[in-house]
Amino acid sequence: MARGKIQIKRIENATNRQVTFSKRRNGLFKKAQELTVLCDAKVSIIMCSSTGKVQEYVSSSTTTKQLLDEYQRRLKIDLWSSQYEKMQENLKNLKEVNINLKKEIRQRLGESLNDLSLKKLSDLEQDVDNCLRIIRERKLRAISGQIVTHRKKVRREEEENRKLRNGFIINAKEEDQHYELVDNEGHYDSVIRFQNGGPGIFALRLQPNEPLSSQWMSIHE
Amino acid sequence: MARGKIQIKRIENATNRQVTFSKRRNGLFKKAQELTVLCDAKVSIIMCSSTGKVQEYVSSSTTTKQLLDEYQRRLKIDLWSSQYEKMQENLKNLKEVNINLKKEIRQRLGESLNDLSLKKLSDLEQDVDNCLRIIRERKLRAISGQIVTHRKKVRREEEENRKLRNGFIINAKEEDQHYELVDNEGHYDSVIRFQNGGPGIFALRLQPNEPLSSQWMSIHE
DNA sequence: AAAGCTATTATTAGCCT
DNA sequence: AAGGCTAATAATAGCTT
Repeated sequence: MARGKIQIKRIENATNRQVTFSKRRNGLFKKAQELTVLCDAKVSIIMCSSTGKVQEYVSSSTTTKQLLDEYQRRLKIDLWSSQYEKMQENLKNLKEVNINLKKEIRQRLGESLNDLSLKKLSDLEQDVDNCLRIIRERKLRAISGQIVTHRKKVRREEEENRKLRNGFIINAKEEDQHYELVDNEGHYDSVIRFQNGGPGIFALRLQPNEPLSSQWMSIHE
Repeated sequence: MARGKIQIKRIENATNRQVTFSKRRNGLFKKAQELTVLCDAKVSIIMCSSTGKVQEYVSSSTTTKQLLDEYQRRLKIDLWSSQYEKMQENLKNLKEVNINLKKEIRQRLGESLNDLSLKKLSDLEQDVDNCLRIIRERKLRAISGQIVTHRKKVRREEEENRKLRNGFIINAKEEDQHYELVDNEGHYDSVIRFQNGGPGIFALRLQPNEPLSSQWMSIHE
């Protein structure tokens, strides 16, 4: 607009284009700034040059995000709704699944059974019964596993013990041989006492419950 | 810039401000358009006047959303990340809850029990056992409810039946009165027959299971 | 209120450094 | 490539309609 009128069409010379871009961009930003101050407006300019550089202007009274939010609010549009919708759909589905899972758990805890039919109650019963059997089996297996482990441990310790004792007894035998005859004498005494006290107790118990009529007697005579 | 220089500061007169806004906004958009064409650039201008009206310019080669997406991509910023983060956090939590719920259900179905401790197995067993009792109780209640309902129904029908029959008998009585004497005659006959035939039958049945010893007979005499 | 006019200022194309 | 110069064009403030 100086030294000659120009036509508004793409500048083919890259250097000239770049220079013009720089100069006019500054001019645009200056105009935006003046508009901001003079008219108490909020302006956001975002531009992308042909070389791919991004530059922005935003009125000092606001931020790009604030202005874009207001822009979307005012025009009742949502530039990112498609992304949001996907997430929101996802959220909704997950929530629903969650509710159902929780209900199922509650039923398996014995709650919320009121709205189940008799048939479903029966199915649930069988299901839970089956599960209980599986859990018990698993528990038994776990316990027996522990027992086996424990038994092995005990056996190892017994073995250890036995070895130690063997060592001890072999050492002790020669010292304790003179005590053996004294231990056996008391046994003959207790066996003799039982031979007379046994019978005689049973005779006192026999008593008939009802008197028998003489008529019946005669039939037998 | 015409008819006198102006200072760049807020125009206090609202009408003037509005007029200036309108004129300069057009100037800005025109400059943006020229920049777009001359320099092969992409420009987005969004502005908000002091009266709250929102207006925008965007280069014809693109859209506001495209340009904003590119802007965010280039500057590696995400203007809406905080909203996304909230949703994403939400999603993540829900997914986790879901996984745990599913695991709990699987355990209550007798699966995935391998990673449970013996203590937890025991707790689960008691839990499921308890639940089974509750379900059975509920089932019984449901069944007995059905039985009660059914019994009431049967009783109602019996009652109905009885009433119908009574009605029938009352109607029939008058017609059948002359048969009464005949009916009663047979009774005397049957009673008389019993008076002689009675005792003899029992005598044959009486058989003592065991012979009684003479020692007991003497006690009763 | 909105559009047109124009004197005046602002911007800038092409050039030079 | 970046900045300055300036003739020339574009934008527009204040006015009129």
